Amino acid sequence: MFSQSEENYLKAIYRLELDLNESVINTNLIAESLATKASSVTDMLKKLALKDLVNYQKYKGVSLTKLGKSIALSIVRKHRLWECFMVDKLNFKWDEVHDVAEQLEHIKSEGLVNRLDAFLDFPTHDPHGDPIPDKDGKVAKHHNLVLANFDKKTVCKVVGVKDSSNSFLKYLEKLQISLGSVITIKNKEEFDNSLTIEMNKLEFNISNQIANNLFVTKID
Amino acid sequence: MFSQSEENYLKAIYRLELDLNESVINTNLIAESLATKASSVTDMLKKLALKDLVNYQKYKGVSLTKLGKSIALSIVRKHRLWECFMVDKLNFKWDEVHDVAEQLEHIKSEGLVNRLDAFLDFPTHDPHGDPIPDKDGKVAKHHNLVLANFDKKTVCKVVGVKDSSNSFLKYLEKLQISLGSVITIKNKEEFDNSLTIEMNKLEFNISNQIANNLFVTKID
DNA sequence: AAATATTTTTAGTCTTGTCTAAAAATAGTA
DNA sequence: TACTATTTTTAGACAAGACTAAAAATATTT
Repeated sequence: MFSQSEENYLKAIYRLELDLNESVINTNLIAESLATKASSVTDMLKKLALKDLVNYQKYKGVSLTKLGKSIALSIVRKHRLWECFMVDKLNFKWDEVHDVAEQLEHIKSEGLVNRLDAFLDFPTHDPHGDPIPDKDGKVAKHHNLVLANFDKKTVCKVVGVKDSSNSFLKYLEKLQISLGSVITIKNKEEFDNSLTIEMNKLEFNISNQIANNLFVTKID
Repeated sequence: MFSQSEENYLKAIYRLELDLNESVINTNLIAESLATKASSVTDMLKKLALKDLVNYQKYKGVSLTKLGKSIALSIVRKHRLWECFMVDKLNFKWDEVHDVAEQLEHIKSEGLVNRLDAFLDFPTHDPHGDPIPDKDGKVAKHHNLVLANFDKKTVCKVVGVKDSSNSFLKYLEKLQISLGSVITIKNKEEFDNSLTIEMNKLEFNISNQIANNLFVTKID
């Protein structure tokens, strides 16, 4: 089995590979994303390499091995399933579940995760719209179209958030925008790319920055 | 906050105080119950004393302070609520939940436990019949009558197990005895104190050892 | 009460994961 | 290309929690 710390490093590397769309990640990036020091990262990378979880060469950065990636995926899977549980069953809000899920994702029990998965009815996406890897580590493709990509008169449904920071989630809460909200673009302002949208028969304005962080799918 | 290790020590001391009905616990007992060495226990007791979690005097044993006890109770509370969750919602069996609950009990989030509690409808006892401390640390009195205490013709309901070892739980499973089972004592054998019982219209024999480990309440 | 046995504590070591400070390698620039 | 800046690694230290072996305190026997 792997330690919580090792799991966190694997997860961080996985996220960086995905976010930056690069297969080799350097030390400083990992350090930053884990709020730790580069020297600590180097230490850990050596250990992970010994356990065949990463490919690591001094000064050359790291990448996950197949094994490492599968561990990372299982952590992500657990994280997102627990988030679903908390939001769907325990009535937590979007922005309240991340920190606790960071703890729950390290619980070691194949059986527990899989039964939780079944209990939640095999959700494919977590409450932020991020895809949940299945038992075999298969991940649905991530949403890639944001509200800002569309034009006047488009009707679409919110399927996720790009930025899942607390402040953004809280703001969405205030605007009553949540997963599944149906939005019609009434107007697009040339000057600042802000949008006038209609939602629940209400019409209001949102900035381009918001529109750029809302994943949606077009409804025809 | 307290470390997982510290929490485990507090829980062990709490359990020993309860089981032995003594207020002062000695080092070796704790070591044994945590499968660790006496020297490690001494080390930890010093740390716990510094944090005002236990009253500790060299060579004189320990007891929990008010604070220490409240932490211990909160761990027990979490442990038992998670067991309920796994059995009631995820369809685990009695004997499958203990080890995972040992991990889950260390998740730090007031909100999570309390919402879980509500989600489960504020259960008062876990799947083994042990009482669940409430938010304020109040614990229902533990069951204290076992099947072996009763005589011929008594009708009673299983409300818990005294021995919650895997082997015992598995055996009960095989006999189809579970929490809530209604048992009628048909006969009591003088020689070995074994019982002939009726359950679900079936009649069979159980040893005194079993009858001694089944908490029941009489139904009149 | 003295001798022996048991329990508990101390002293010193180890591992994991972190840190700082300094050295080494790589990258960027004049 | 040589010099500078940045990144990465090494070396050495530290805290938490555990361990072994030995010493000290307490209990038990004779």
